[in-house]
Amino acid sequence: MVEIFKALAEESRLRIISLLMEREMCVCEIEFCLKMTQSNASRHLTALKKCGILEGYKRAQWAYYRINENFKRENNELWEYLQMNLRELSTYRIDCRECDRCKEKDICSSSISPH
Amino acid sequence: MVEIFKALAEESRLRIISLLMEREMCVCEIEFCLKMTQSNASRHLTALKKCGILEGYKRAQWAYYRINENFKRENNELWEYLQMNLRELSTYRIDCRECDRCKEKDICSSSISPH
DNA sequence: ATATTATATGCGTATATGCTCATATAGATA
DNA sequence: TATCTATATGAGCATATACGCATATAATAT
Repeated sequence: MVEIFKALAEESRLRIISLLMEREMCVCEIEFCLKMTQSNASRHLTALKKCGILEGYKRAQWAYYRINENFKRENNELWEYLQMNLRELSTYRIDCRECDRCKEKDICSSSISPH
Repeated sequence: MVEIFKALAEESRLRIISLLMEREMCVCEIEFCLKMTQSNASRHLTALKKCGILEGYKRAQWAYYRINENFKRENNELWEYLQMNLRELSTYRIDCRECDRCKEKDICSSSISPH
């Protein structure tokens, strides 16, 4: 329980969770949306995964992360609270816009499979 | 929101909250129940008050703390989550026993008004 | 007035945490 | 094979946090 709160006690990680409420994302998308370094994004995602809030899988050279379904189920009230309150973060709208932009621009795979 | 999670991201502070779920307490009772130094207890209580989780008042030379009613109301789901999960802390039963003991022993006022 | 009790807080220290830079690793491409 | 791209992680540094000790403050008791 403390571990979960420790993971939630950081602005950037809350913003990451708010993005992943919308859809799963890979590290470089988080990096793009939140304007953070690659290592920073990776570390925060790893931290959120380690305490069970996120789960992840790899496809090709990308690592995708999403909210862990077990976490939602086992921490239902907390998850409800997060869903309601993360949308109230002052950065939420801007972050969502960037999230849309990086989907449009296809920032990850564009250089590999051009379409 | 981050401030609340920061306050919750500490074992001792969670134990304090779990005690205050039962009844309001003064600093020296917390100190007694959780076997921490006076300054430590006072600081943790101050931290929990600063972010709105606790409220406090003073009577005679004692400072009493309790869960802030506004916090319960404004963070309903989180509060439900805490109520359910703090009882699952491995220390919960022991801490509650100490809480009862310090009520019986009247550890605060016994030296002042002997009965 | 003086002493005692409860609480808050300054200070120094040890540890934890977050960040950047550099690098290792793995998959994809040419 | 050699070269990209995406990701993870080690090292070093700066800052934050938790702790204990000592002390200031305020209320109470003698």
